[in-house]
Amino acid sequence: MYSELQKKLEERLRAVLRSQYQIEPEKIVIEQPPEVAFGEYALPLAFELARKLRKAPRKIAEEIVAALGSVEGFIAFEVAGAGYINARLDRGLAAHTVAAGGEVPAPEQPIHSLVEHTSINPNKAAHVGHLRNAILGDTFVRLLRAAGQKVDVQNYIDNTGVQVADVVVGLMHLEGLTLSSIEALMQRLAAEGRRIDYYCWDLYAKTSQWYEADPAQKEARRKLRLDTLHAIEHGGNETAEIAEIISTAVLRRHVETMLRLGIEYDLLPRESEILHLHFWDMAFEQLKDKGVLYFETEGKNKGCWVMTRPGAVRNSGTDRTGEPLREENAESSDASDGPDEDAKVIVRSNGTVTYVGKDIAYHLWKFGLLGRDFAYRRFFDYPNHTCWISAATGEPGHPHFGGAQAIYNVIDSRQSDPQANVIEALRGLGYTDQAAHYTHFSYEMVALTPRCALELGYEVSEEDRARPYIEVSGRKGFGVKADDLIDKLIAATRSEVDSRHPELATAEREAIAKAIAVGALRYFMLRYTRNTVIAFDFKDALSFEGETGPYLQYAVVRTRSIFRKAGITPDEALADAASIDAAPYLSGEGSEGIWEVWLRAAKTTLLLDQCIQTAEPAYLAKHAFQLAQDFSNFYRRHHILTEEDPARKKLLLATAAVTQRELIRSLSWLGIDAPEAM
RNA sequence: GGGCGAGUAGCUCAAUCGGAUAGAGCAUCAGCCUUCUAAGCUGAGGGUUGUGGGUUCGAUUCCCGCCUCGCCCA
Repeated sequence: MYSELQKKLEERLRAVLRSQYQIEPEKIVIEQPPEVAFGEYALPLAFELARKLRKAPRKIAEEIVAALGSVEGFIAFEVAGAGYINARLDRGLAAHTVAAGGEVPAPEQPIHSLVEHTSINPNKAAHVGHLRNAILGDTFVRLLRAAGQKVDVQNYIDNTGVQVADVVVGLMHLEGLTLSSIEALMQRLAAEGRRIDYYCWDLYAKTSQWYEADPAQKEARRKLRLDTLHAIEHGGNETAEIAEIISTAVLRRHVETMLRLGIEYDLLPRESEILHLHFWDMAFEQLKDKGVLYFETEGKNKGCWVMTRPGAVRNSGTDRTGEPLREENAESSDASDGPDEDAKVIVRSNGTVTYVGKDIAYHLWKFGLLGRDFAYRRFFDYPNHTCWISAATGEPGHPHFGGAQAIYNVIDSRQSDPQANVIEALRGLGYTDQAAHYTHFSYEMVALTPRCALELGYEVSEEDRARPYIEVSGRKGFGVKADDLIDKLIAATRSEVDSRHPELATAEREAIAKAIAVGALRYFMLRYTRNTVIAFDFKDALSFEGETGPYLQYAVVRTRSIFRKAGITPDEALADAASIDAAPYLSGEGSEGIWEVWLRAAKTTLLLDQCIQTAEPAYLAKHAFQLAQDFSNFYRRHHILTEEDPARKKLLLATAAVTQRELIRSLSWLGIDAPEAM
């Protein structure tokens, strides 16, 4: 409702500016006033026009207000302060519209998007940093789907990388295991109820230390590591088979862990298939043809195929049609004929392809530009759909993957450089439209506070103790495992639910505890904007008061309780609202805090748009919190069930109903369930 | 050395394209459960927005210098 009327107001303003002043501004700023007392929309445009028109802002504002006349849905335009124009909504009409509405308008042409998130190396347990990634990604998927987009969810698996190799080295050379004894190990772990990803967590840390432990052996161990990596990349040998078994088992654990938080995937594309199906060869041809890559013949990158970095000035290699060099760049750069030492190496002089190279090929596939596809096998069954995995030879019945119009890669900010290189390569190949729809959904890492690290029993240096946070490290086995955190959260909510609701059945208490735990965790990860480093602390993460998920759930639970006792459903309450004149209850004496709820509720779709535009789910988290806050305020001031004026009671019930509807909707986009009781 | 990001209340974070009195939560203190769930509510204290300039009707926001921290690249 709110954004529709905003658009209407903007159109009317444009018409006025055109006829009054012959002005066609590019953008008209429409703000939300700091207080509802100022109205529902605030327009600072008179300030801007003042200079252009050489008139006092207040005078201009008065002229615009006079010219605006009446606009449907609005009851007044006022000049305030030094020249603001405040617009007031017809509250009664607005409430009726909000009560009747609630659907997000579907787009005329749904976009096919692809979101890649999670992407944990399958050699250890998921930790809190991975949770932030998966929760951000999953929430964004829900937002895109809410806006009517067709979204594929992919979790990229680097199953042939150095991290998997490290665990394989640990299994084969530290533990002395063979293919068959590893299978026995896995059965034993399963029988003991131990998690294979936890086992690998420890082994990975142990192996990493082992490489460095003996200076005399360092070189030999480094070679062993490299040989193992090459054997895995090459495939068709026992080492590769061990890697396949162990990485698949760990991957399955990751999928299970994320499912605890309601996170599901459609496809797990793997590095092994990108290698074995020779995606790179296809990409390499294109890159050479279009001159994106050039062969370096001198300098430190001699013998490599390299690519100019984004924003850098080309001063070596083949020609490339493109933007002319800007003069200031040409001057500031070293204009000598020497090689571009800053160029990004894509193929090393020994012929191996870098990570960025393989990523370019993969992203060509994502946009349907590679000319080759994966084969697919079933991997995991969710209640409502199947998650597929890439394979060299597939099985029938799989959906079509790839060929997206827009892609979002949820990858932490440390990888912004390689991500920028991939985008630059696409642009260089002439795929400018695809490059423009490639979003590096960047976010900052989750680190541990020194206090948290000490709490977990890690050694913390003097230096680290003074820092606000310490980076987690899988290599060091330093971090908070995702399942441990979820277990801990559920234990905390469970004991609280048990003491509050001894009358409920065990299964019911369990379900409530789980919903609250997941709500707390997901909200915790979503309340920070993406470029804020989260310094993780159990005290904050295990908090259920204040700006937390449970606070929002609690507001919903209160509305549920009201409707249970009132003996009607929220839908009935919303329908009833149409039969009354709401306006008298939405302003003036005795209306405090009611309109605020309606206005906030009306803004949900506006927030959905903003979140998608900015790729920032935190705005919706904040919005839902504020709606819950507005409701709590309303709840305290107006006692619904004992209200004697029947019309007013209908309005109060509708207020609770609209709160419930918008909160549940927002929460579902955040991946949070609202329980019946808590 | 180059690039990116950050610095806001005791702590953790917001602040939409440059707008009205810089807002929340936590913590502290003082209150509110025989009335719809107190995982809640009310109130109080708490700010030179790192620092120095500039741009203008107006700067946490934009520009320049400096300081501190983090990450990435060589």
